[in-house]
Amino acid sequence: MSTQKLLLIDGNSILNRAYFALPMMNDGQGRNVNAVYGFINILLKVLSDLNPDKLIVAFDERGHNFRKDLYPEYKANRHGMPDDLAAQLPILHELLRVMRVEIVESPGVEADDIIGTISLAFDGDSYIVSGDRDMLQLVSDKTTVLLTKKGVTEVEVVDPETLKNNYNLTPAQVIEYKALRGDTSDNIPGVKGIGDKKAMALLEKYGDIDTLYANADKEKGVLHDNLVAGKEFAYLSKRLATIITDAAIEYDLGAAGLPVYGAEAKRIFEQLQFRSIINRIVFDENQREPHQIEVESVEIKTPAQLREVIETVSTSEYFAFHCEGDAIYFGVSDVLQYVIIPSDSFLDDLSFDVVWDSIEPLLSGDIPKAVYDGKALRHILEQRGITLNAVKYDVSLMQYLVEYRAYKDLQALASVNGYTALGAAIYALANKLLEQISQCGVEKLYWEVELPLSELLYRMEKEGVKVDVELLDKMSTELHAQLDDITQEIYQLAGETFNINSPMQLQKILFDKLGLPHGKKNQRGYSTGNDVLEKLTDSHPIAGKILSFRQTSKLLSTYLDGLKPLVKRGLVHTTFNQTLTSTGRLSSSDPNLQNIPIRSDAGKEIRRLFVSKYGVFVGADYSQIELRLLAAFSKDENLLDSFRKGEDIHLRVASELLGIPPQMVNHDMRRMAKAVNFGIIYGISDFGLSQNIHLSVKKAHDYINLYFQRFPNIKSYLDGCVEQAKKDGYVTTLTGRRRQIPELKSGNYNLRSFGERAAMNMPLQGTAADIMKIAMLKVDRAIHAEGLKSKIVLQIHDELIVDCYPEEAERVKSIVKEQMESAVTLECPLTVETEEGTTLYEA
DNA sequence: GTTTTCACG
DNA sequence: ACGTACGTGAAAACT
Repeated sequence: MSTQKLLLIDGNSILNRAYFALPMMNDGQGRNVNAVYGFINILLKVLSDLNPDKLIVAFDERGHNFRKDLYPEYKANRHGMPDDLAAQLPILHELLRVMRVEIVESPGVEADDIIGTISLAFDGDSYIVSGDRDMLQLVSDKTTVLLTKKGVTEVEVVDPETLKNNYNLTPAQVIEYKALRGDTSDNIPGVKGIGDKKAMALLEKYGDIDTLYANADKEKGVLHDNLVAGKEFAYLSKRLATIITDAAIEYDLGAAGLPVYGAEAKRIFEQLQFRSIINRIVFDENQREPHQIEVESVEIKTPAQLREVIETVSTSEYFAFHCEGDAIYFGVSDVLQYVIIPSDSFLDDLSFDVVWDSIEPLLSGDIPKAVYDGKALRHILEQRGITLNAVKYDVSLMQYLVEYRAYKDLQALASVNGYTALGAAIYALANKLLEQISQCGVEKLYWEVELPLSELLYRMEKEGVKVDVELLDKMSTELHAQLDDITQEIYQLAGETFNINSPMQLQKILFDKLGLPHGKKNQRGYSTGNDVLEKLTDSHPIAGKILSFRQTSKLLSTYLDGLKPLVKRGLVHTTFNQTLTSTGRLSSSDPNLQNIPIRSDAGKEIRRLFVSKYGVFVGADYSQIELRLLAAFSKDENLLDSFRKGEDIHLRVASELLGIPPQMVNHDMRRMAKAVNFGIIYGISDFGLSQNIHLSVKKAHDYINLYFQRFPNIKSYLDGCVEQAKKDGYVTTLTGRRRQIPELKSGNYNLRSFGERAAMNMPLQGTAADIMKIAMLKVDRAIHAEGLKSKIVLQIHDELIVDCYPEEAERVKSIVKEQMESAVTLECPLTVETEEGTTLYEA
C-alpha cells in the first residue's frame, strides 16, 4: 500500500483570505457568501490536484481570544472581523458538516496548533493549506505546506527544498525569523527596528536568536540598542510564533474521509447560488448525509404492532403526525418514531383501509398534534374522510414566524436540524420552535392568528370558486380569433412573420429592421416592455398592435387556456401559501386567484368567469389601509385628520403638497399625489417615482423633498424604520411579525438601498396583512356564530370575497364590514367598502 | 433553470 | 458611478 495522503486545511485562514480576495457575492437571501465560495473553490482545486486520502479542516474555537494570557494584544486586530465574514463561518460549518468533512476545533486551541499536532502525529504525507506563513515551520520531508497566493485558488507549494531556495530558511528558522521581524497581522511584536532585511541578515549570520543574543555585543550602534531593548519581545514573539505540536485535541482520523456530495449539500449550494460549483461537482442524490441525532425508527409490520403504536400514541402528551407518499409517520419523542407503510392488497393485514380506519380516532381525537403544513395534511386526510383535530404545533408555520423562507420543505427543515426521521423531527421541532417563537415575540401571533388561519384557509381552498366553463370556452374562441387577426396585422407591418412572444425576435424587428428609437435596458439588448412600446405608439402603428397582442395573449394563455385545466367539477381550488412572503402576506397559486385582471376593460371581462356558487358574492375591501397605517404609525396630524374626516386622501395630499386649496386640485395633480403616496409606502426613490409618473428624476426628487417637508413626521417615522432595522437587523409589524433585512449590511449600494426600502415597506404591508388575517378569523367566527352558511372563498390582500346565499347577503355585508373595521383599534379609523354581485366582475 | 414580460394588491 | 420603486405567480422563450 502506498503512503496515505492527509490534507489539512486551516479553516479560518482560508476563509479569511477568500473573504478579502473576492468581491461581495450575494446569495438569494442577500447574504454575502464570497468567503464560503472562495473556500470551496480552493478546497475543490486542492482535492483534485493532490488526490488525498483524507481531509481535515481545522478551525479556531469560535469567539475565543487566543493566547491573551501570553500577550494581551495578540491578534488584537483580528477581533474586528467584519460582520459579513463572521456570518459566513456558520454557513461554511453547515456545508462542511453535510459534506461529512471532519472538522476539528477545540477550546483554547488555535487552528495552526491543531494542524501542527495532527500533521506531526500522522503516519504519512501531510499537506497543509493555509495563508499563514507561520505554517512554514511545519515543513518537513513528510509535511508540505500549500500557501495561498494572491489569486484565491493559486497556491505556492513549499517543501524543505523550496523553503531553502525561495526563503533561505530552515523550518525551525521560520520561528526565529518571526521572533525578530514580528507579524503585524497577528500582532506578534518582534524586535523594534528590525524588518525583513535585517532579520534575514542576522539569521544568516547567527542561525537563531539564542546565538544572536549570545553575541549581541558584536553588533554596534542602533541595531545593538534595538536588539537589547527588544530582547524580551524577541523571546515572547518566539513563543507566540511557535506552533504547538502536542496540543491536547480529539480527532478521528478514521472519519476524515473525502467530502460527500449528497442531496443536502446540493441543496445548500443551490441556496448559496454557487452555480459554477454545482456544475463542477457530480452529486449523488442518494448519498446518505451525516446526521447527528440518532433516532429509533420502528417500522410497523403487523396488526399487533399497530395496536401497540396506537396505544403508545394515545397515552402521549402530544405526538407528531405526517404523511409522505404512502408512508405514515408517528413521532412520539425526539428520538423515537413509528413508520407505517400500508399494503396495496386489501387481503393484507395492514391494508390502507385497515390502517387508516384504526388511526382515525387518534387523528380526530383530542390529543395535541404536531404537524408540518397542517393545511396540506387536512386535504390529504379529507380524501379518507378524516378530520384532523387538535393541531397544536404546525412546525411549518412556526418556522415561518421565526425565519421566513428558510427551508422549502420538511425534508430540508428536518435535515438542517440533524434529522432524517421525519416523525421524530416534527416532534422535536415543535418544542424547539415553541421556544424560538416565544423569544421572537410572535407566540400570540402564532396561537391567535397563523394557526387558526391555516384551518380557515383549508376550508376556503376546499370550498373553491365556481367557474362558468361555457363562457370560458366562448371567450377563449373569441380571443383566439382576435389574436389571429392582430398577429396577421403585425406580420404585415413588420413585413415578415416571426414569434411576437419572443422578446429577442421582437427586438430585431422593432429596433433593427424598423429602426425605431430604443430606450436602452436589459441584459441582452433592448427592452420591449410595455413602457417602451407605449412611447413608440406615436412613431409606428406596430407598437400599438403589439401591445394589444400582448394583452390578448396574456389573457388567453394565463387566464383562459391556463385556467381551464385547473377547473375540477366546475370549481377551481387555489392554494394559499401561508409561509412564503417576506412581509406576512398570503400568496395564491394553481391558479393564482389574487391576480385576476381588473385594471383594463378587456381584462376585467375575465372576472365574469368566476361566479357565485350559492347565489351572490359579497366583496369587501379596506380602503387605503397601508396609508392609514402610515398615518397611525407616524402620527401625522394632517393625514390622521384627513382620514378621520373621510376625505379623499390623494386630493388632500395634493393640496398640502402644492399649497393650494382642495378645490384647486385638478385631476393631474391628484394623480401625481397618488403616485407619491404609493411611492412613500414602497420606500420612495426619486428614480422609481420618475419612472412611474414619467417625470424627470430631478422633478421627482423635488416632489419627494417637498412631501417630507410638508409631512415631517412621516419622514422621521420612515427613517426610524430603517434605523431600527440597521440596529436590530429586522423590522416588525403591529403583531410583532419580523422580517430580517440582511441587505442593510451589504457593501453594495443597490442592495443596501433595497434593504432600506424594504425596511420602510414591510411594517406597513405586513401590518395590513396581519389585520386582514385577524379580520378573516373574526368574519368567519361571526358567520358561524349567527348560524349562516355563507363561506369566505378568497382573500386578495386587502379584500375578502364571501360566497353568499342570497338571503344572507345583507347580513354578511354588515358582518364583514363591522368585523373588518374593528379587527384592530388604531389612531386612524379603518374603513371597509362592500359590493355585491353574481360574478367577480360586479363584486 | 433563468430571463422577460405582465397580471394583481 | 451605480441602476432602483414594495409584495407576489404564470407563461413563454431561451439557455
